[in-house]
Amino acid sequence: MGKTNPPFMTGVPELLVLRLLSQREMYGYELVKSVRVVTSEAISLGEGVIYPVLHGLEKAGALTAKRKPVNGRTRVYYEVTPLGRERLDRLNSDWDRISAGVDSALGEAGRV
Amino acid sequence: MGKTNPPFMTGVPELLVLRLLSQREMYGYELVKSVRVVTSEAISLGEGVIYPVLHGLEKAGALTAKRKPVNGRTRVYYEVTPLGRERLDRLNSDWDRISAGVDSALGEAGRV
DNA sequence: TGTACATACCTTGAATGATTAGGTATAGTG
DNA sequence: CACTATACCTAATCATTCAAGGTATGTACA
Repeated sequence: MGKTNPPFMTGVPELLVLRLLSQREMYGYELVKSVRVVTSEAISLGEGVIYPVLHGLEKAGALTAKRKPVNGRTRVYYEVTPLGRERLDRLNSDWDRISAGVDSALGEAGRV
Repeated sequence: MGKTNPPFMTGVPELLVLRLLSQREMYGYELVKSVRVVTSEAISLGEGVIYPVLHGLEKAGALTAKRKPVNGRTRVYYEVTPLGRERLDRLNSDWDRISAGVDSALGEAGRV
């Protein structure tokens, strides 16, 4: 079935989820749409990616969940904990380091 | 044991190896050092990463290997094939897309 | 002579984590 | 009544990075 861990995606879902939730609480289905928007359609994460990430982060204490019934449907809103902020900080600096390193390597000797 | 699939590293070794070899042929041990240099020490790949990548790319037809004895030691020099160039192009545009997407997401609402 | 380090190749094992493809159920629209 | 959007979820796959080992030669220095 399908590709797994496609190039450069490892850690990206977690980073994006934490980043978005650090701005305001959101629910899973909302995150799926938001990721597309804030990445300018460059990255699209399915529900099969988002929900496991959400559950993993909650288990790790990086997020807290609260269920809210809205229009008869149930939404699960997630909020970032202080621990989650630390995790986001770490991911942010990891991202900065790696992407700077790669860009530096690609830049060497000029690139189109 | 140690960590596996650390954040944001998936695909990076392959991209860097192909990129470096696209500039000139090199051997494995040399690549290990070069990666550190061209990424400004931001990324360091051990031999346990480089050699499997090299073998995988050769098997995939992206590289060709030729053994050269130098000072009594044997070096295995790798060269990028046309197929490898295509692969590099694909990885490059993948990288551009993902990193632009992430940066766009992180940039939203200002970041420090 | 011994000993340490750099060079140069390699493999194994483990763990991780994204993806596809399913599945459930309700609300709204034609 | 059918179809789409909303909203949640899990299972199975499998590719990939990494640490930690291993082999062997050359070089420097006491």
